Amino acid sequence: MFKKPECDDCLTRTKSCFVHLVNEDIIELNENKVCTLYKKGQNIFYEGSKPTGIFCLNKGKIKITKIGIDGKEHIVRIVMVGDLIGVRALIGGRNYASSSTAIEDSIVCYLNKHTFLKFIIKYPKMAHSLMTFLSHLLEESDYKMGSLALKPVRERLAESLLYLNNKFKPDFDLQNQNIHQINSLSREELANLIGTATETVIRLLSEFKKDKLIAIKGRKIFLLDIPKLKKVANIIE
Amino acid sequence: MFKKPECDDCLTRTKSCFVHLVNEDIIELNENKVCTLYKKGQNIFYEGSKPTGIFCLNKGKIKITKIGIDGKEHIVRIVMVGDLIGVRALIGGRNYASSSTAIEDSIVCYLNKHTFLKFIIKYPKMAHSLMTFLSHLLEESDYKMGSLALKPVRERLAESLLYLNNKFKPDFDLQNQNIHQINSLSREELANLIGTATETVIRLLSEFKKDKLIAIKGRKIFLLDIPKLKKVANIIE
DNA sequence: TTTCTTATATGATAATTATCATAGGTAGTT
DNA sequence: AACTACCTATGATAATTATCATATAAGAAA
Repeated sequence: MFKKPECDDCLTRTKSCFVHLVNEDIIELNENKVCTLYKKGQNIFYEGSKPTGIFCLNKGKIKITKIGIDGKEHIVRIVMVGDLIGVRALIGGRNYASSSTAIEDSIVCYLNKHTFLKFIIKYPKMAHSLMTFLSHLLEESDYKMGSLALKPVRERLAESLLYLNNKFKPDFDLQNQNIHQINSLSREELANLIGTATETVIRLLSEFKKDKLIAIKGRKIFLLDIPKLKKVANIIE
Repeated sequence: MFKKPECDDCLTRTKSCFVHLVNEDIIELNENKVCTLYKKGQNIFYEGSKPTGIFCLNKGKIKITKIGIDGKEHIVRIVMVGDLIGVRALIGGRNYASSSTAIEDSIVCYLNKHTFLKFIIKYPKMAHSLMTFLSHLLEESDYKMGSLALKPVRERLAESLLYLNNKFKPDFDLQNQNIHQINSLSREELANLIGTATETVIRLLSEFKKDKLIAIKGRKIFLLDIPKLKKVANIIE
């Protein structure tokens, strides 16, 4: 079991579009939401199904995936604490175009469509937050698309390590540690994230290790030389 | 020269988020907009620059592109008549992440940020339209990303031909023609759209031609067998 | 039309990446 | 602890795709 999060003192809420709610609406949000603990590997929703509300990630990590004809998986994005899941489908009035799966034990809060839309209409600022949120998702998707189209696997892998490190940083900063570690994704998932084969990822990681860019301990990957990784990733700043 | 389009009877406007405007606001829109004719190949804005307003495509076709380190171009999407351009950057408060270039002679209307944001605040429905618009862009980007990650070039090419044919259909339907023709993109642009080399596209098109899937007349590509193309593209419906 | 430039086409070859096979580790379970 | 299942690792090989070279054709301009 797990402790159901309370909206009024939820840090996650204050980072999301629900930050604009006040007083009784926070209470309504809290009363209407349904929180669920998804164990690692469990699905939140499936590609092709119809959204009935939206999800907010309170704890853990979620992968958003598409499945190809031959059953191969592509990870569209990784969802971090505070992000909403399923906005695009609900707002766009479409079925889910991808599935979502917990890659760590995760607490996910669900809010029904009716209440969500009511809040959007009542709070214009919430609509603006959602536009901004969608804009950022689009920017990330277009960036990733560009990498897939323009960069070879080696560069994409270095890029994804840096990207994940940035995403996961808050986890470590909370513990006041200065480590750069990636451990939530298997090699296969890393491959599915950058659109290549598992063996190719493993091989390239071995090379990165030989070149002292990273260290490997089991499934854990430690980033040792971030500047050099950026060079390998062909990232200019 | 060209005739400046008038907003009040503009079909393009009624397909966009500006459909919600009424009376004096339509007049204000009309008076504030600046329309420009971009000849084929001319740029509307550049990756990295700061948006000062939004653009609406009244006539023609625009490509949205990113440039890789080595100068290679990737076409993120093709913009059709009635679509807004630059929404993501303006709403997200970011610089342009991609450039835009006319691939046909195009008339583009520009509206300054101030007036645009004023309208969004005045018309909540316009905000909702924009959310829906962003949602659709995101769905398309995620779909394209999935194709790049999961599908080999051959499938992506067949897919893009079908995609472009659907996009360009209205052009022909207006003339009551039942032809399926793609002629606005060069082979190089087709390659940049699907993330491969120009020669690879040319080779695969030759194969498609040999297999009677398409016919080729100069730069023009005619789709002869759409069902078979769908099979090649691995599209299920 | 003729010329000039650019795009398309095709072959040869190299580089990248995927697939198949198999061995060795790791972590979870009884 | 020992068993089991799965994940990581590495080699060998095949398939895909890119690059370079060059010929031909198409379209733009004089």
